[in-house]
Amino acid sequence: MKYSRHEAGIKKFGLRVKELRLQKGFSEEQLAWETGLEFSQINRIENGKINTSISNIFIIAEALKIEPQELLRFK
Amino acid sequence: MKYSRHEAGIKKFGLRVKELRLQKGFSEEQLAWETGLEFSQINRIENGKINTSISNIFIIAEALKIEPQELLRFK
DNA sequence: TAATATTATAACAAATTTGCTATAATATTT
DNA sequence: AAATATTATAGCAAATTTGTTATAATATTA
Repeated sequence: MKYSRHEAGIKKFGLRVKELRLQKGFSEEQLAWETGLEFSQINRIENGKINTSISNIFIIAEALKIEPQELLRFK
Repeated sequence: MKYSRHEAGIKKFGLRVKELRLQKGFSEEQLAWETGLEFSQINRIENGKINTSISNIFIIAEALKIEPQELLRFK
């Protein structure tokens, strides 16, 4: 059973979340509160520790008041 | 312990995958082969049964030769 | 119609994420 | 420096996804 992860994508996504969160002037804790997710989750996501779900893309996008696709827009 | 899922987003994402897959003229099985994912996974994703990972967004995007953000572009 | 391809669904163990909590490390402010 | 805020990290049980395989249902083609 080979569980495969696109590590590069996971990292890029995490950094993008961080980037957009900072643009809004949110702390990780604030984003956690806004999303209803745990602070530890936000941290793990931003640091590319976990391969989070598309569900959380929508949830984070709503908290940051941006379109979901913004979270996948890389320079 | 409340595991929360953005059901609407999950559904929309699945339909978007299906839409883009059909645009490329792929069957679910072909997409499974191209991505290296199981056919059952593709099916579960397209039908919104599971809240799949961002990793799979990158993997599916590569198989369909599109940008990841395309998978989150909704009409 | 019959044959074939495609899609839907199910069950199971293993792997991973998540919520939850706590603590350490680092940065920022007073 | 001290106090405070923010970030990083860890462990655990529970929930969910994933790979794997199999079968039924539906559509498409000969």
